[in-house]
Amino acid sequence: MARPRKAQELDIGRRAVEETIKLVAQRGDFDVPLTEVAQAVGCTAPALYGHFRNKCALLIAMRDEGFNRLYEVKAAVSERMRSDPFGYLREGSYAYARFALDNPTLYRLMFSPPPKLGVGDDPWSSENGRRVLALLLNGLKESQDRGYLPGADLRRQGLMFWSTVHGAVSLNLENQAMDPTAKWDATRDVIDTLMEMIAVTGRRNPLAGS
Amino acid sequence: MARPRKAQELDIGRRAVEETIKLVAQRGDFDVPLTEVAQAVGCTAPALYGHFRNKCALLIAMRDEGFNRLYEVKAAVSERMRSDPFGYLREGSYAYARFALDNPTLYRLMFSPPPKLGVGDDPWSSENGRRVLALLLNGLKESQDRGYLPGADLRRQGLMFWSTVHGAVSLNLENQAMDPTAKWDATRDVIDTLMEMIAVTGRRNPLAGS
DNA sequence: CTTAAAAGTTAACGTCATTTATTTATGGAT
DNA sequence: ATCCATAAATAAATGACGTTAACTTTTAAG
Repeated sequence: MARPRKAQELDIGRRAVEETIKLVAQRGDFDVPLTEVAQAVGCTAPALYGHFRNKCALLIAMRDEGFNRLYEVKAAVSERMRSDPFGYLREGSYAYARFALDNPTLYRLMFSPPPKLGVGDDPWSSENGRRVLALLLNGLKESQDRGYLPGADLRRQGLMFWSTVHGAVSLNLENQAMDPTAKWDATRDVIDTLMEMIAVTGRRNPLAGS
Repeated sequence: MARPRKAQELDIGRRAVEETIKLVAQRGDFDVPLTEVAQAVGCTAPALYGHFRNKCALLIAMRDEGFNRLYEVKAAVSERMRSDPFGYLREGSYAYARFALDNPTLYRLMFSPPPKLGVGDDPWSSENGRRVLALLLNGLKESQDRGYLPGADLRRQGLMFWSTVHGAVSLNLENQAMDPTAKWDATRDVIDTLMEMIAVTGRRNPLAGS
């Protein structure tokens, strides 16, 4: 047989990304054979080339989808914590860490992509990456309005903040010797340590809520 | 020809690691063909299997050598700064960042190894990794003796410290859009921000030197 | 000398990514 | 209704690599 019936008109592009994310997750490695992706989608490997220039393009699409999902998660927390910006800094970081620990391989693809992919940019230079950073900067700004980090350069603080959270996640992610709970505890502990340092800056400030 | 003369008794094991580090560096990717490694060493690909179980074993050896070199660098700085522990925290971090930015691919292999390698441990669970962490913890401890971070849990601070520096390095490393100077400036800025937060903890403390 | 182990080499195999050549449904024009 | 050009897959072919198998030759011991 060649071209299948119109019945199964299921956009291969989207399904490929979706299935690849699953396969990559269960395999724990983004080095997944294209034939397996094709099989999961329900087509043959060369068929994928009609939707992606090559395997790298598929992985890049998957990476973008990762930033999409991360943004969705963080945006939801931001919405929920609208009235408590300092609390958002903590809860947003928790959510970020949880996303990373729940999707370790996807997270690695997002932040440590193999050079093959040719994505030689900051995570925040993509649209969704930028929006994730914007959420953080906004949280910092509103926290500052309430007395934390008085006089601090927010972009500078933001990059340090992200560095710390990303670093903690990144260091704990690979460790197969830790069970999920231990990874989470260790990561949260770093976040808490960071939050405490920031909390101190607002402690003696009359504006700080806590 | 088969077995070469005893004259060229050049330990293939070490040379392979050495040459792989070079190749990986100039290629910007640790996905280097085994035949190229062999050629650089001066033998054929299958010959490498007499010294490494497989390609992963070679990469693991290379990773260990990376931790070796990182430790050497940090130990030298520690030695030089023996009288100024707080200064060591900064200079040691600078040295760490410089090592990472100078050896981006090796650093990625050390801290974001492909799961294939099966190194599912903390960086600091290897001997040299542990020693790098020990240098940091020692710097923190002596800084605390001089009035910084009063009452703080040092292991906790240490992990946050490493997370921040590693995170900053890690985020800036991939960015091919930045020239080396810009990467260095951005990374150093994060380190400086962190150091300033720590400096504050000692500012009003009579013991703190600065 | 003989010979067995050591250490390579060449040749062969298997797994993938990717390309080429074919096949067949689809939708509009006659 | 029928025919045809195009779109979209498929099957078969290619090529790069990691790895293993089957020889070959140096080395060192008896």
